[in-house]
Amino acid sequence: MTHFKSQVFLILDALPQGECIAYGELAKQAGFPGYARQIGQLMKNLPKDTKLPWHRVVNSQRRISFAENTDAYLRQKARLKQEGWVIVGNKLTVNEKSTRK
DNA sequence: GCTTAGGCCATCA
DNA sequence: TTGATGGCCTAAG
Repeated sequence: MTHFKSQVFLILDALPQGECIAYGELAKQAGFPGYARQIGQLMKNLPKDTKLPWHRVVNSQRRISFAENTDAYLRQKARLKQEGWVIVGNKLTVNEKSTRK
């Protein structure tokens, strides 16, 4: 368990519902700018029963980086929708309740 | 919308 | 030590 992972987990755990964060943002907030790819690799390595809201992690365009036919993509989409997001295709649309431009 | 091109960093062959 | 790969990023056509 590295400092990097710990920070990522903390931030992710502290991320409120209805909000998403980009890989770069997450890495930056963790204090490791440029570690976006490691975030992805970290996600890939996460256990399926993890408590972390990995589904709130999207790329900078607020798009899901999974292929649409993958199970992970469907789960992420469903969870995000549960949190108030509107998903069109693989894109996330801001909910009116969300404090996002 | 798309592809290229550059850069970032850990991991594995 | 390279080279390739990965839920990536940004910028530029």
